[in-house]
Amino acid sequence: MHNTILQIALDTPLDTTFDYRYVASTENSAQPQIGQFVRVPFGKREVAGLIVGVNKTSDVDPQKIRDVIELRHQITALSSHWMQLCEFAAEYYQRPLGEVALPAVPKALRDAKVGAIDRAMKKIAALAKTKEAETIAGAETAQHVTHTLNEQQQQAVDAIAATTAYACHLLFGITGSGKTQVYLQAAKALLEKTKARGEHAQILILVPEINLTPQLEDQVRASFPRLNVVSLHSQLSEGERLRHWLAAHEGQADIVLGTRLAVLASMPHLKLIIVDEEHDSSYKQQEGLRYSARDLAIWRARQLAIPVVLGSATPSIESWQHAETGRYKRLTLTQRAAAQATLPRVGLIDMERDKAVEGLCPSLLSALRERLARGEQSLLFLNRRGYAPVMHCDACGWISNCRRCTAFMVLHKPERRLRCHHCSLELRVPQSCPTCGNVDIQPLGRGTQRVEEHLQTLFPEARILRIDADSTRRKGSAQEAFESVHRGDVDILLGTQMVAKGHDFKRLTLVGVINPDTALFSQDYRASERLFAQLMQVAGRAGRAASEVGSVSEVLVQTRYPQHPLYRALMNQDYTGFATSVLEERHSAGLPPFVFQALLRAEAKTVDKALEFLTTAKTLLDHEGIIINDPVPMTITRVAGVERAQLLLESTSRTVLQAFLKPWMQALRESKSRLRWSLEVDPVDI
DNA sequence: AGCACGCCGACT
DNA sequence: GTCGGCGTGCTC
Repeated sequence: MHNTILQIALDTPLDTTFDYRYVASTENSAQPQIGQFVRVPFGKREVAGLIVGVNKTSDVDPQKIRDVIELRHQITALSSHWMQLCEFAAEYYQRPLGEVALPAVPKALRDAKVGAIDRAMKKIAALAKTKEAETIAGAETAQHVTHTLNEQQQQAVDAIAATTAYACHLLFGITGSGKTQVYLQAAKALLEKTKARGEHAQILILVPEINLTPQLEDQVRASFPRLNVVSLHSQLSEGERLRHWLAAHEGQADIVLGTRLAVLASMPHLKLIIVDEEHDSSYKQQEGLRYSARDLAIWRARQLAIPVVLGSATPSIESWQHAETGRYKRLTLTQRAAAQATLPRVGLIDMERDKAVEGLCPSLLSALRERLARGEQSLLFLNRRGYAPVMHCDACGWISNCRRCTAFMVLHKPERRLRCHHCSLELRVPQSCPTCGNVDIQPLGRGTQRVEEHLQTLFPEARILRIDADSTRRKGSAQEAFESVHRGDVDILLGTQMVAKGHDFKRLTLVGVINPDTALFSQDYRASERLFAQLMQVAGRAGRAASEVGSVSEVLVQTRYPQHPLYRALMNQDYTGFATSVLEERHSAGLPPFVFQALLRAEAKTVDKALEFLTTAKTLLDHEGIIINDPVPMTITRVAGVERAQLLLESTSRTVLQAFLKPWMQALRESKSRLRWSLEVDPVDI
């Protein structure tokens, strides 16, 4: 038996593959193939690798080449389509292939003993048999998608189902317009179409956060009782993740419902991709490989020549732009699907006229009182957790700075602690001012805890529930909290952005927005886009109840700037007008989506060192067609004792930018600088 | 990234 | 006398 040299991708930042020798043993004559996994020795460790080439020879010194420990022959090799998807992501985001491909498969598959994989394979095979038997017993393929659609929904379904090649559909529909039914019916139509041709079909549905959309998972399962629906997200146990991934990979799962990481799931019969709430920032991975799952989903659809559906009530500005130019096909839903459900009335409370006490304006309080009297639910939205964002000494001017970060320490009163939201440093609340000893140090500003405390004194009889990252730390507690709201055990729900997503509260007729103005003047030019989407989304929590309780729902926004165009657009629920004006601003300011960006970040003990590295980086290569700005410290310069700075690159051509990044990364790696640095392509938070 | 080796400060 | 700090170098 001749030696085979395997070219292996490993999960390491080294931008190269590694050659290993493979010798088929007598008891295992399996021939290695591209797309299979191996276990190999790497330095002092044993790691998982992915075969990316099978060769006879190697350029590497034969003395250095080591033997493959084990070939994972029991798993079907990853397809060339999947490998190309990973290669694209690796190139586009400037990372080695192994750093993309290996983390995309379950840890259990990379590390586990062969026995564990065999067990998982047996389990999913048995499950597939059961489903098959059910289908035969059912004697028909019709699924339980029974809702009748309105005309707009039907048109959208028809447009998606008629797609025979790649197309990106932007499903633009207000909250409650029945986007989910369009997804489900389009999926059904597509499954029937492929079944008629005797082909197998798989569908990928991406959602922002699985635990905030349990209703969608239930709906999918209920709509397709005979299909094998699996979920893929980071909260699965290792065993579940392995089984679900294998079910998708072996073609036994018909529908995969998952978060951003599921965009890299292996699905050999993929025929449709749906990205729900496509504007949501959680599609963007914020550490390691900083990919956009939405963008990769679109690339994947194009690669496979299949349709992809992006759904949102408030599409991202770049998606809207693509719909405007005709690159995406816009499908619009303007009616609420339940005919009797009406849009909420949006009102602005002018805080200059209607003076707030403890952050709450009298007119918002009277609206709350009305709901309490009628036994209806209210939701108060304040996107700031903790009791107060900072503590202050009137006598000497001391403020509660974090000693490790350029940020304030936030007062968490129930725990009697100051907490830094950036590095998690915690201190006991000082009894007196640490610098001058003044015993009267004050909380400044307010977060959800403080508003909750005040609400309790105002409405001692009301059942008030706060939902934020602090109140739901325990696993499963968010779920319990939402259930108690659904049961009607809560009169006033108070929360951060956690309450804005997903949940429809049947008895909710008032949404109050407490302090949204700060986002209007943010350094981040995307802040207003996010604020608008967030307010539209939280406003959408109201209004569905109208038919149940027979009253019009109301959204009240407390603001010092009632004339601001963003609030005007919100009042009219006019996404289109808002998007048009944002696009005009971005165009004239030369911002995305009219330019393409990349961001080089550096971390060091001092800002100067970080800036020095970036300055060198700036002049390292010629960069025609690319603007490289001056390096600047990040807004929050220091986090956990590390100083950070960044360098923004811009180009009107994505191709020109991409062509520059590759040699630039190479040069930066060769510069062997000792500090930590990373590149982000298409950054969102700058 | 790991993981080793390697040379200088406060402690069982 | 050692434990351990993180600089430097390597991984087929």
